[in-house]
Amino acid sequence: MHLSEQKKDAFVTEITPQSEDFSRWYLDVVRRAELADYSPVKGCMVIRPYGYAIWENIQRLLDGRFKATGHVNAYFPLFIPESLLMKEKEHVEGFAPQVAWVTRGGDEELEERLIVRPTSEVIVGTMYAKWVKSWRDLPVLINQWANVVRWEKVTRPFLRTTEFLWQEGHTAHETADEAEEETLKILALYKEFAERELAMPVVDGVKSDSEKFAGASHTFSIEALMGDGRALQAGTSHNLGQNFAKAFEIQFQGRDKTIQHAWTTSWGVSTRLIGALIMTHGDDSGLVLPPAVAPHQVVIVPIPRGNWKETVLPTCEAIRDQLTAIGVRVKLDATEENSPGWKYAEWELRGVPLRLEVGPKDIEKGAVFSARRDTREKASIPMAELQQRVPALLQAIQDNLFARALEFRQTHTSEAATWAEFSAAMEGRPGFVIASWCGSAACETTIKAETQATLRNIPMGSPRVEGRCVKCDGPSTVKAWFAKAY
RNA sequence: CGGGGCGUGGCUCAGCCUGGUAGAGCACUCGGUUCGGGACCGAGGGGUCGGAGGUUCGAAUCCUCUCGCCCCGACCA
Repeated sequence: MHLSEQKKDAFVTEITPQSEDFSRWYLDVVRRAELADYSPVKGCMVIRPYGYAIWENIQRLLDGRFKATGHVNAYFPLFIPESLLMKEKEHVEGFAPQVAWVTRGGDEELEERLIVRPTSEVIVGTMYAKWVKSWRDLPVLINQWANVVRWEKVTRPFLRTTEFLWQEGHTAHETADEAEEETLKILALYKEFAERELAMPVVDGVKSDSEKFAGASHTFSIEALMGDGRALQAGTSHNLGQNFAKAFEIQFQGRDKTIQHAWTTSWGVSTRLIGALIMTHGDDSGLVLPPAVAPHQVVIVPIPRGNWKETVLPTCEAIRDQLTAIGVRVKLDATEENSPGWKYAEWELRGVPLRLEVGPKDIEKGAVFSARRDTREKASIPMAELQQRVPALLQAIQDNLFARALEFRQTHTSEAATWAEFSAAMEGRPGFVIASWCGSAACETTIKAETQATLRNIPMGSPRVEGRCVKCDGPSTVKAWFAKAY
C-alpha cells in the first residue's frame, strides 16, 4: 500500500507542477503529450502527429476564414537571392542578424548567395511588381502556408524555434485606405479566431514603433496572457504603406492614368499558437485543449469486465459511430494493454476535452459516464441523448475555457498611474499593466531595463486620454498595455 | 552572445568526490491473472556512460576541447 502510493507520486512528478517551475511544466507537457520532440538539429523541433493534428485544425479553421474574405493560397520559394533582401533598408537591418545563408550548391560556390526566407515580403514584392500593371489588377490577396527560418539564439519548442510553420498573407492595394482596411480586417479575423476557436482572449492593438515589423509603416498585434502571467504575441498584421512597393517597384497605372505605387500589407500567425494554447489552458495534469482544435474531442474508454469484447465493446463502437456521424472527432481507446485508470490519466494529459466511460453498469442503465477535462465534472448521460448532450457539453467546455482564461486575464491586469505603482505591479503578480505613455522610445527602453516589461500594444479603440507618462511624467495621450513577454 | 546548470538503456535518475570495466524505478517483449482513477505475478531484451583527445596497467569517474539541452540576461513570431 505504502509502496504503491510512492509509485503513484513518482509518476505524477513526470510533469513538474506549474507552481514549481512553469518553464519545466511547459517542456514536460510538450514531451509527455507527444506534441513535439527535439531533433538532431540545434533549435529545430519535430512536430509529432498529435501536435501536428492541432496545427491542421488551426490551419483548416484559419484557411476557411481567409478564403471567406477573398484570399487565395499560393506558394513562393524557400530561397531568396541576397540582392532582393537588400532592397528595403529597414527590413534588411531587422532581419539580417537572423538569416540563414546558402553559399554552395553541390560542390560549386554560388555566384549570388541565397538566404533561406525568414519571411517572404521581398520575394512576394518582386513578383507583385511583375503582376501588377493596372489598378484593375488590384487588390492582390494572397496567402501562403510555409516554413520559415530565423537563426535564433534561444529556442523553445513552439514558442521560438529556428524553423517554424506559419501562414503569411501578402496583399497589395490601390489606396492607403484599402491597405489599412485590410490590415485591420485581418487583425479582427485573428482576434475572432483566437477567441472563438482557441478560447484564448487577446488584446488587439497597435505596436509601438520600436516593436513594429522591420520595414512596416505600422504593426498591429494580438497579445495573449499565459498562465504564468507573461504575455505572448500571438499574431501580427502589418500595414507596409508604400515602403515595399517603392523598394520593389510595385507600380500600376491608376484610374487617373498616373503611375502610382501600390499599398501593401502582410500578416501572419505561426505554430507558436500551439505554445499559446498549452500555456493558456494547461494545468498540472497536462494539456487542456479547446474542443474546436482538439484532435480528439471525445475519448471513449471501455471498462473491460468479463467477456467485454462481446458485451461492452460493441456499445462503445456504436457510440463512436453515432458521434462521428454528427461530426464529433472521437477516439475509442480499446487497447488491452492498459487499465481504465491509466487511460484516464493519459488522455487527460493529452487534453482531450471529454471522456466517456462505458462499462457493464452503464450499459445496464442505458447510459454512459462522462468526465469533463476542464472542470473534471462527472455525469451520467442516457445513451439516447448522446447526440444532443455531447455537442452541448463540448460547446460548454469551449465556452468555459474562454471564460476562465478571460477571468484570469482580468485578475492579472492592473492599472498604474505612477512609476512606483508600475514597478510594484511588475514585481508583484505578473500580468498586464496599463499605463499612460508619452510615445517616446526612450521611455520604453528605460521601462524595459528597469522592469523587463515591454509595451505589448495600445488596444484598438483606446480613447485619447490626457495624462502623464508613467515613466517620464511627460504629457501623454494614450494608455498602453505592458507586460513581461515571451 | 554573456552568466549558471546538466548530458549514464525510451523516460526519470543513482554511480563520479575517494579510477578497477554499469545499476534502480518506470517503459518495452513473452506467458498468466486483472481492469469503474496510472493493476499484479513470473520470465526476458536493451546502455560502453553526448562526442573527440589526453593522463593511467586500467576512465562513466581525473584533465582539455567540442556538441547539445535547460535556466537567467541581451535580440526576436
